[in-house]
Amino acid sequence: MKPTIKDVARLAGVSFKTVSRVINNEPSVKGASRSKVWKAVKQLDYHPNLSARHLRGAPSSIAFIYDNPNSNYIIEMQQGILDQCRQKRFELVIHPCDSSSPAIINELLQVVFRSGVGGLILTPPLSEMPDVIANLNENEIKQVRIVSGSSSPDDLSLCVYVDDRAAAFRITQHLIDQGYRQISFFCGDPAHASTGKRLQGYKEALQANDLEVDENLILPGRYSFESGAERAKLLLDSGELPSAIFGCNDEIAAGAMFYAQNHGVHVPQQLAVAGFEDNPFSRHTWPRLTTARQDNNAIAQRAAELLIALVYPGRFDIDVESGNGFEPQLVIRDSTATKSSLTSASA
Amino acid sequence: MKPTIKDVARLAGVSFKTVSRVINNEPSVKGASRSKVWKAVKQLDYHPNLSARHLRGAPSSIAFIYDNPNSNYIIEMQQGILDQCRQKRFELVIHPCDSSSPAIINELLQVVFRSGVGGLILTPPLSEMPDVIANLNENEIKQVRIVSGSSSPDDLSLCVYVDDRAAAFRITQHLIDQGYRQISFFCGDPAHASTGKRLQGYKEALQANDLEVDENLILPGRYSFESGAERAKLLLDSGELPSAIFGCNDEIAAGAMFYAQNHGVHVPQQLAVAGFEDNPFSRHTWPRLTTARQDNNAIAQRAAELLIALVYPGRFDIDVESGNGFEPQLVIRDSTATKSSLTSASA
DNA sequence: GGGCATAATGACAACGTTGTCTAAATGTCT
DNA sequence: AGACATTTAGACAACGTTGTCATTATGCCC
Repeated sequence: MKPTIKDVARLAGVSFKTVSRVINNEPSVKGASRSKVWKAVKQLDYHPNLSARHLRGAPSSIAFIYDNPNSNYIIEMQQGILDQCRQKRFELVIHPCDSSSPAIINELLQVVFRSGVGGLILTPPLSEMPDVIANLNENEIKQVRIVSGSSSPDDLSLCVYVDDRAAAFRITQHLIDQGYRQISFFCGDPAHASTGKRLQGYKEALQANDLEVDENLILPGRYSFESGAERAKLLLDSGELPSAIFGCNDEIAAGAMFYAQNHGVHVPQQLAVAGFEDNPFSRHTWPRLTTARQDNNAIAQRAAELLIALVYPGRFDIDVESGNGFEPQLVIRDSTATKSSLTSASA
Repeated sequence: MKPTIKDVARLAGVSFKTVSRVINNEPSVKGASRSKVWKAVKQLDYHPNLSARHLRGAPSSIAFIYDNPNSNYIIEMQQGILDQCRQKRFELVIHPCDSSSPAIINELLQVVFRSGVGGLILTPPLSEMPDVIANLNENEIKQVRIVSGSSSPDDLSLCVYVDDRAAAFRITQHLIDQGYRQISFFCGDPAHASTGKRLQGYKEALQANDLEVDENLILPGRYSFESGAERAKLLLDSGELPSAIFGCNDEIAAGAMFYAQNHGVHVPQQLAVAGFEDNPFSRHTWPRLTTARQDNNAIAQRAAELLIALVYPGRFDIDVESGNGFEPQLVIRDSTATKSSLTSASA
């Protein structure tokens, strides 16, 4: 069956305690023993038994906490975290939850308490709820947060940050470059910091191009298809159609496009639409949606790497300070084409 | 900290071994001791330490194996399995994989070997690969498969089956009831049994209504948006447009709808389209897609329940024979409306 | 080379559970 | 009531690891 630490010890000709020391990168082991042990480890393909480690007190797992209706985002994140866990021989506990529940803090404490995870990976909106973070810190629960921003928002915990502002700037700039001037912004859920950051990028791009920011074109909303459709209805009913709509995510953009086309407005001929997120369905809308894509796998891997380094300080030598920023990339598709580029594209 | 079995024993006034027996539903414990122990367990909110159990040899986790591009399906399944695991105090190991990899069998053996799970939950297409199943059986690896069908396809392992044939029959019947006669069927991936079952349901519905099965209207393909669009192109180019298309899943249907509308064919006025699966985006297409919805959470919960019962025979008294069949429900939306119902709906 | 600090190693217990074996309690039959 | 079978309960070891402490080897100084 599976080799144990004692099998390795026998093969290497040392005590099993020495093997333990080598495995865990502890000091005070002679170079000679060290290499003998590693050789035996490789030869037997030995991996420590996580249950035994855990039983003895050392956490051997981390938890991925999510509360997000976007299943594609979750799957990509989960995949990245799993990749990193497999590499570092950690187990992953998955915990979907409802961040609006009043008992959410207690629920998270229970996860740590019961499954004995070494720390939590938090995604928005949970990662951006100050009281949740504060409470976790009070209870000395280790965490890595994935948040919207270009740098760590605070010193409360280690963060991986996604520069939504910069990406929103690029999308807006793209719309302007395509010749669209009156650009409406459909906000997402105000509880998500990403909404604010994307709005900020949008405004900055307008200003950088000497275009006026018209507050009447900035519509509040939620991160949903329905929200996009409703806001589009508001615009259409008002009679003043802008030349483009920048939806805070793909669902909003798709909803807006849906409503507009359903009411005789052609996209992009009469109205350009851009989204954000590169949800798979954004390739399946008609026309296909211009959007911004973030590398969720890389983001998740980095978050997991940081958390594991946090759980075992000194065990892995990782620079936790730099390399935590990510920037979504522009994905140009048909929904923001100009008339000239459109004819050549639909050939 | 967490209460242990000894705390419970002390409170109940018995030896910790007796507590162990009660917890594990073993015989030969007097009713009196039994109730004393349960009372103490409740009072302390005691739950067995999974690592210790596992270390001692008893599996305390199951694995969810998936290879499926449909993230919504996976998330729903995962949620259902997690619900059941939480109830039964099992841990879940998540293992995404590539079923087309030649080393897939070895990979699955590794999962069992390394993480010590008690069994596997397999989804299509893996659950329908005879050589994979046979190999798992040879290695005495417990499994529950989620498959397409109306009864267990074989005696190789316990299955949860989804009656795609019946649901496809209903969708086809709905199209016929709406007045559509020339119905084209766009097949999904031939490796998935669901494709065959859905095709069968389609044919049976036609026959039940004395309509001829026209093999020229049955187009092979894959489970993708692109496949649907390509097949729609074939039909349009041929010049013989049917009155309706039944896509083997929502992506195919959406792709077909996309292409048709992109080329001046109005849905559903000139062409009705129905899908299968109730992917969230099917509510966001234009028009919204008629489809069939299966209760993935319930299906997954049942699969997990069966597997856990299999891992611990006799521990939980569950009837593993009945209640394993599920039938997707018809979801009627705009893409299959008749002209009359359409005008009233779009008001 | 003796004395001493320090580096390197090993023996042992402990984590919380379950399997095995043994002992005590209870029931049943003559 | 005594003999025996059976039910119920407990003592102990074991799972594979790491922390603590004790021991041995090594290096250094005078």
